[in-house]
Amino acid sequence: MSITNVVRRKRVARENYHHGDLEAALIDAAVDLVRQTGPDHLSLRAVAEQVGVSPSAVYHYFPDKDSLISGVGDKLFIDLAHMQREALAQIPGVSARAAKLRYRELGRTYFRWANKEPNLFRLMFGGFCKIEKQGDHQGNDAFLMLTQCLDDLLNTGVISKAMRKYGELLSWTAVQGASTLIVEGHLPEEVFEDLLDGLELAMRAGSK
Amino acid sequence: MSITNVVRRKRVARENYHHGDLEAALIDAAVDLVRQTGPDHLSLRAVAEQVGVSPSAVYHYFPDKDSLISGVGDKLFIDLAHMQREALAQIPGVSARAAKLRYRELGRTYFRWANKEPNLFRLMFGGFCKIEKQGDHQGNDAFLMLTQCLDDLLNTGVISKAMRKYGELLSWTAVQGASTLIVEGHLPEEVFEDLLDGLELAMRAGSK
DNA sequence: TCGGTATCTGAATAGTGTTCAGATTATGGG
DNA sequence: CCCATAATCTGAACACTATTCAGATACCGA
Repeated sequence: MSITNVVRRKRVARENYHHGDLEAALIDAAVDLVRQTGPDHLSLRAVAEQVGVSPSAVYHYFPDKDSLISGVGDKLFIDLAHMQREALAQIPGVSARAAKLRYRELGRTYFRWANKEPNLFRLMFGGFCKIEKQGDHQGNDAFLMLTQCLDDLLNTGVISKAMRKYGELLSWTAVQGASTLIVEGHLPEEVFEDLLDGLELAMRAGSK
Repeated sequence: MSITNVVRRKRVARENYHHGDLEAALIDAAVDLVRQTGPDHLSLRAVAEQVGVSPSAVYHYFPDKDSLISGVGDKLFIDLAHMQREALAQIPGVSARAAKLRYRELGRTYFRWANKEPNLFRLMFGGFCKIEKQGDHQGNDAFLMLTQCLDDLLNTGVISKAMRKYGELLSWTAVQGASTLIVEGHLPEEVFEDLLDGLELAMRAGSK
């Protein structure tokens, strides 16, 4: 369906007929509106209007409004992973110092994403998007990056062998929780750096 | 008009009249409906109908639907703190063992609450309720309980002085994040006990 | 008992998600 | 090249929603 759309894209759009890929245009518009209004308060009709299409046209690409929102979530997870990958790429090196910086920057990128766009963060983790594979944290791009960072920390002697086992779990949950609690106003923004300090210290616990 | 007519009207009206506890009745009904439908998909009219009152009656107690939802959130936070207090009360004693059990049970209660009622958890931390005092984690009931637990752990030598400083921050964020990630299907339910193990080990890091 | 006030109703308005018959456009087969 | 067919989108309709407001009702104090 979307493949034929891409192929057809070389033919230029007619006035009333929508060029190539309406599905992506709808998601982009939805991202824009969710950022302003929040995942609740999103209007399917407003999305259609922003793209310049009738409300019923949406139903050729998404069975209902919730599926459209879920599609937005899929895109956002990809965007976040992409942003994290770029952040890591800017800190090369195999030293302990570089490994530490990468680890912290991975968490910061996650948090900055949440803090800059609270409504998009709420869409991702507020039960709006259906996760297909339950508990598929392995194979996840962001999870693999975290694993790599933790391995580097272990190999450079920054963290203990005993804590390495809990590395992904503790880091991911703490950063996720801090993002939520700060975004929702339960904790002040400044504590995030403290949390990174605490995590780094915590990961040295136990026998080497 | 006849006497019987007047009497009947009075009787019917009295049954429909709520006498000031309508506010609480509305919130209770809203809790019930949110549990089933989620914080989005809540219908103000359905809440009113469940209580047996007209939709416009709601507006005498809440300026709009969002405020009603926010009121639900306030109640849920109180309920959660109450549940945690009860959980702690069932584990008395000043030993290291008791302190550990209390610490873990505090986290478990938080997680069980989230896992048993995902939609209520989403309402609490999904941007649906307006937090009045930004970053007012001190003075919070649940926070005080956590502080007490951590002090007990320190005094019984279970955790290090160096990590005590990060105790509330690391514990709260990790448990919060784990609850979210498990509820939303990014992590399997079983890892929560692993997280408690990891937290307990982590809190021993650094100098005593 | 009366008057005022808090409480609730009924109707109306504007906006929502969703469905569906049909109009429009592009594509593939002859 | 043309035409049938499929894909794409529109317009109108339906049931439902939040919200407002004038007015009816029940309660309470004097």
